[in-house]
Amino acid sequence: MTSSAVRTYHHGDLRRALIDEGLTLARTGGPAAVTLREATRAVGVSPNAAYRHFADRVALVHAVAHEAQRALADAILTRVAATPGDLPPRDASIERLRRVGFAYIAFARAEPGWFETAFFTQDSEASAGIVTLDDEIVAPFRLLMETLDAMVDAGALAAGRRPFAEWACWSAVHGFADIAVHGPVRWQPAAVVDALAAAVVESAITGVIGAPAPAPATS
Amino acid sequence: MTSSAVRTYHHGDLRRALIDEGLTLARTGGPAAVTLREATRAVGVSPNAAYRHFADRVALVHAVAHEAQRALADAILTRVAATPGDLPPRDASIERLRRVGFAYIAFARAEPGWFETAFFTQDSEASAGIVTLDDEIVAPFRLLMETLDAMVDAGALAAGRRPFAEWACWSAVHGFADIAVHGPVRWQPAAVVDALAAAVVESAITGVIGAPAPAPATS
DNA sequence: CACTCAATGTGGACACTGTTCACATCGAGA
DNA sequence: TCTCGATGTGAACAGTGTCCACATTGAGTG
Repeated sequence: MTSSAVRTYHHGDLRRALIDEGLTLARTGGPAAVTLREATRAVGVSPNAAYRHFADRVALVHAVAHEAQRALADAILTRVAATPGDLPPRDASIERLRRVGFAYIAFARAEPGWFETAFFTQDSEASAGIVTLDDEIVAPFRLLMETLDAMVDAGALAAGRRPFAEWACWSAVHGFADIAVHGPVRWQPAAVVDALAAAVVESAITGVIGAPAPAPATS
Repeated sequence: MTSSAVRTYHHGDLRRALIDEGLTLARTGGPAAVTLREATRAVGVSPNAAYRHFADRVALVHAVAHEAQRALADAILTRVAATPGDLPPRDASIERLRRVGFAYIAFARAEPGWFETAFFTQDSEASAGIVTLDDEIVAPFRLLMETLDAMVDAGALAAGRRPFAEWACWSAVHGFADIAVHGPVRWQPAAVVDALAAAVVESAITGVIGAPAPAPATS
């Protein structure tokens, strides 16, 4: 119906078309908005056609979620790639970590629907089998791991502090992103959110790296 | 129908009964499971009766969410109250912050349905008016603020580091809780999650307080 | 005491969703 | 040329939120 191809009984690549339409729906309405009937309707196909490509509605949402994760990873990569090249290696590796965090938060704020969808979790009866961590590891998380490893190599992070650092960083940044989208922060003016985000990211880095020693208050 | 009261046309406190049933539903199925028809059916009343007490399904879920927040706050209070009394005030104030974090995470893991419900956000057409932060501030967050203020009083946290500290702490703990419930961590054995939680909380505290100075790696 | 009437609960209907069953149509390969 | 698996269709069912008109109640008023 669209483009040059004449409308035929067989669609060509319906799976791809449904995922794309799902992305459009998720963008404004989150995972709840990606509905089978709406997606098939937009593509110009009967509702049941979707069942030839996805077991469930949930299966479709998962496919869309995977794309959303990729979009998030792209956003991070872009921002990290723009790191100034004139920094000493040690500072550069820290700056890259900072950028991972900012990009993560910026993506959540700019595309809340996709962000929410990327974290959609609902086991669709099919995942009864044991799922290892490797199967599920998401692209953005892998980027964070690499960044932290690079910090160790650059001497910015003591090797002894490396374990668990990914969880501390991810938790802080993900938590703020969630709060900025769903929580009380969501009504704050953008400038305020920017300041909070900066404080959170800096605090997370301090917590992982180890901080400038505070002057202990003598009571 | 239940208890001693004979079944009458007018239900004594239907609003209360619906919220209670909503809590039961949310406990196992999250906010999506609290449905008007199911709740009214369980209470033994026609579906439309709910509309005399709630504008929307969303309004009911919000009421349930409020209760869930209170449950979370209770869990935190209980754990903080059990702080050993024989610590010096400074250490005690830090220990209390640690306990806020652990209680938050423990609640999310023990009652994932309620935890998810507590953070349910969906503006039900009614919230067109400007909502200030004070209106929306949730009980658990207030507890965190008080704990941090107490740390300043006890000399455990430099006054200059107090601003924004609540966001850094909340972000880290909330983010980990979310990941532990929805993210890749959810399939890990409980002992592993415990260790990760401890690392995240400690890192958050370090990030806020300021850490023991790391030995800078000399390349 | 009888009566009114606002509050509360009911029944029926509509639009929308996911999902299943039997059937229709295509197109690649024998 | 013909078959047959892959793909798309139609009709149907159960379940949901929500609106409408109507029924019932009980507290307060004359």
